[in-house]
Amino acid sequence: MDTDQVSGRWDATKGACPTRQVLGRIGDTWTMLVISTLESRGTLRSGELKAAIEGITQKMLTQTLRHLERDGVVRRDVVPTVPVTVTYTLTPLGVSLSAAVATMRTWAYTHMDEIVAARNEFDEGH
Amino acid sequence: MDTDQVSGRWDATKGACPTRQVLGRIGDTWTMLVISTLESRGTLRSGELKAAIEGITQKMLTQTLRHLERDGVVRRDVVPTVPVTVTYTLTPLGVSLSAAVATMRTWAYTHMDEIVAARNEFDEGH
DNA sequence: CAGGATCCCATATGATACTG
DNA sequence: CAGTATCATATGGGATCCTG
Repeated sequence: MDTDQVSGRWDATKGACPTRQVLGRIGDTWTMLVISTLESRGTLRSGELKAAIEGITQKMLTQTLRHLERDGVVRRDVVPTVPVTVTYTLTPLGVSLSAAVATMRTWAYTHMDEIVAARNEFDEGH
Repeated sequence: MDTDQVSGRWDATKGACPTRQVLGRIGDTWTMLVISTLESRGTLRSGELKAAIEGITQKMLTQTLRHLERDGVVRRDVVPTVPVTVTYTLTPLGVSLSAAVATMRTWAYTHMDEIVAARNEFDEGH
């Protein structure tokens, strides 16, 4: 089995199927939110992103942005003002990804009612 | 802020925006894999699912299936044979979701190369 | 202001053994 | 075979303080 030798935990970003690596990243709690925010509001500064994404902490925001930057989904620009200004922008790759994410969001909106209904029914019977 | 009072941890399945609830569920490590498997192979028994999804444990499979069943994405059928036979099938809601998931998978396949290239470049410079 | 460094806990998840 | 219960552990993520 493809488990991490040290932790014994299965790493969703590994595995033979390359798709999993990407899906694992997308599955991160904040990734979709950051991408969606940058998609709808364009280039943003770190502070603006933090304010726009309810509940995200500085740590998680930075971490998520680093991942996305590494994957070539987000571009980080530093303007040497005082204090320094840092902005984040979706790359072309990021834009194409945001389209896929939008599909998921749309699906979610469209079917929320059905899901809520199903949950209520399920919770009743059990 | 919308944090869990006890754990202090932010719950991605809560929050005002209903979309997050769904995205949070989709973001689970195994959810997409289970949905994709059921989509491509049709109705399956528990054991078949476990064999098809490399790396999943009995526990995680059951847990994921329960979530999906609750959300009305998967239907669980029990045939009272001895020993009991349990099968899982995507509901119409699940089928529509699998389409959205397929979009993500397609995107992942299409852009894997770019992502890998971006990672290599990023890792070099830093 | 951007973000790095710490400390710390709850939870996610693996492993294993058990029940009907 | 399907599923549950239990134990152990690493990781995710919050809260804070610190620096250029």
